[in-house]
Amino acid sequence: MPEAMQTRILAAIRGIPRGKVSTYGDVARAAGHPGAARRVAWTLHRSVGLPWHRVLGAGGEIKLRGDSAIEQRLRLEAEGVAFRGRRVDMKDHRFQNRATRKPRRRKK
DNA sequence: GATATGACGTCAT
DNA sequence: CATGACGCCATAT
Repeated sequence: MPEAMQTRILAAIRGIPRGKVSTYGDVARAAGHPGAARRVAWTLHRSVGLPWHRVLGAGGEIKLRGDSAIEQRLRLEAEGVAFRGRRVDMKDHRFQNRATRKPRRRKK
């Protein structure tokens, strides 16, 4: 049911705290839909009133073009997010919780 | 139902 | 690091 999916994706996006960032893929996983990164991007484009600037592509790279990309970067820097070249320093600003954590297989 | 599109991701080269 | 191919999801026509 796409409805619930949409709701959970929105919730995941709204859950990103100020000064932190996430990625399309992580948001999708947090919503319980790994692989639906594209769906997340679509949602962000459609819906309004969301912290869209806190969502980046894998590796902390801005996937927008032109002015939008500039604006996103400025907004993030205004929140204290540090950039390393054209990417965000995910090591310090990546918002992750149990759900977004990548399942590492322990021992063998 | 087939095809195209989008603020994607991962892997191979 | 740059490209290309393929996979993935939901919509739009």
